[in-house]
Amino acid sequence: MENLEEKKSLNFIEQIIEEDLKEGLSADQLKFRFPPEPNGYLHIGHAKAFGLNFGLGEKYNAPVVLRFDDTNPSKEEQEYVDAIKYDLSWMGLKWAEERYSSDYFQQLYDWAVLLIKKGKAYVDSQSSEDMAEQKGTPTKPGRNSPYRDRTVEENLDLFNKMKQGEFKEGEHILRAKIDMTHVNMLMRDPIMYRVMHKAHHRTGNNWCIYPMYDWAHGESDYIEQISHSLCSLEFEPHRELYDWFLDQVYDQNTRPKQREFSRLNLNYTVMSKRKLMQLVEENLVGGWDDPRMPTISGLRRRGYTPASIHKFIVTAGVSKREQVIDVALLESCIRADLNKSTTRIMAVLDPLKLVITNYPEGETEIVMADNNPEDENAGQREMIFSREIYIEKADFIEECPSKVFKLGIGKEVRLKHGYIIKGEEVVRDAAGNIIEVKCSYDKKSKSGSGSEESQRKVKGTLHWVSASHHVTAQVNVYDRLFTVEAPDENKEVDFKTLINPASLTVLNDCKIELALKDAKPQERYQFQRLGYFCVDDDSTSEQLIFNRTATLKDFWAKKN
RNA sequence: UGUCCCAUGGUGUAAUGGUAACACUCCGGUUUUUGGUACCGUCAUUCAAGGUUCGAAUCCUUGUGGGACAACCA
Repeated sequence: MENLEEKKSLNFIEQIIEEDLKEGLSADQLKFRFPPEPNGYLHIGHAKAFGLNFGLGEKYNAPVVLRFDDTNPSKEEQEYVDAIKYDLSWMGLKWAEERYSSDYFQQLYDWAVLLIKKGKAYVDSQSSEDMAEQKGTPTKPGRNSPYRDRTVEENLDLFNKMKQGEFKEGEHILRAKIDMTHVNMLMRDPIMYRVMHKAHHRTGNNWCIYPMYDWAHGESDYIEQISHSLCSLEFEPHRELYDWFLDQVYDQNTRPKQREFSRLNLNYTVMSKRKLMQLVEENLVGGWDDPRMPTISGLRRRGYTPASIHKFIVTAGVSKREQVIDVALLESCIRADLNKSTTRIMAVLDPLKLVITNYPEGETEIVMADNNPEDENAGQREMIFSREIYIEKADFIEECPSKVFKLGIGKEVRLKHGYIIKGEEVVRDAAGNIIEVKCSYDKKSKSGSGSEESQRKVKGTLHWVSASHHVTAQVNVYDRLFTVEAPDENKEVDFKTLINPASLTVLNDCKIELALKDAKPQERYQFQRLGYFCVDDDSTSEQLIFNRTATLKDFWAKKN
């Protein structure tokens, strides 16, 4: 009843929309679009764009068009279309229409003919070198092409022949006739069409002329009646041309408005499609979906949830400043999500055998483990405790200082959900390596028994798994892909030389609690005290494979 | 030797002329059968200098710093 709704601050795009609404744009005219080029996989940088557009669609209850910007058949493929759609669906996004710039090739052609007739476009027949030379520089005006004043009839004829395939690539192009001395270089008679004798993934061989971005994009927005066309900052100078092209065909329908926001960058990774493509093609990673990649598919395989990615981009915000966001924010988003939702599991990645000498041989017992202390409805599960168990090698230090939360000779520690044990003796192999530790246990200290002994305070609680009741699995331990914050900062240094050699460590003898023996790909768990892990897509019941999504926060590890 | 965009703690984002807030990071502390979680605390007179105003992060001017602009790419 009362309007107690807090005033949430609007980002600058939302402010523009609110203003447009105030000035007469009706709410049912609002329409947005997400226009990926199908020449690569979606990455976390794109997430900002689709998050913004679909977010606005949701906020204003307006349709969002998924439009593939497929005007360049030499780079674009169906594989990418499929991957992009899969990623967006996985993110839970629903588009009102699925469109392709190539759907509009005929309309775009007809409009181009109209421009020729109006004397606003002409066919140029020079080499690209000559044209580039005439174009001038940002500080020097350009010069007119010798073909600039061809007659309308000649232009119409030539353009038609371009379309009919009578020319080779590069022989002729269609240009808008604007102003070769314009201060904005994009306005110096920009190219509208080039000849390309290439099959297109949708239109096949129907066309051998293809429209350029500037010509196709704004007009596509207009055809679809997009109200706000949001793109990244580097398109800012294109706006003037966007508006000029729109002026040529505008007929009182909703006029799209281009506005620009900054791209999202992440530290310790690279974000350009070209560089990501290099990593894939040179086999420096396992593919576009390698869990170290900042792609949506990589994050998915790494164990990130759609909710965590969404939270991340919302937290990052929208502005016009070049942002380099700390991966720590991404990690904090996935931890926050997984902390609430994942079942806690005992997993020993680097096993050390422990023999509890005063525990009866051949005997086992069941202990109860909480599934998730953050979720009171998560319940409990059974674990088997026995005389021989594994703990993490790093959790045993022969002479362990009392303030360190680990097992040592003569030092007590608690086995989570089990008993309090004390280190008694180390067993070494011929080379002197510790291969086993003999311990004793306090029979009365069983967790959950309520006994006085069970409630003793001991420095340290370890995770463990029974030596004869577990599954052996492979665990891929991932770390950041690059050793430096900005791998592509220095143009003298090849970013590929900065790859973190420890970005992937494969562990093959990991002992996992029996509860996970039938774990399926994409399932996520917290391995107690270690971090969050998910089942890899290649995992089978014969060979379980887990990927480390993120570590737990660990102040102790940081200090050491 | 131009035009345009940007400038708030380590990183982001807010404050829309009324006295700098939130998240992450960092560092300290409390609780804890995860060195997790939760909770508490520390960290900026807003790039600079002028101006307008009772009052400026916010408006104006000039600097300074960063970015964009010359692909038959998008």
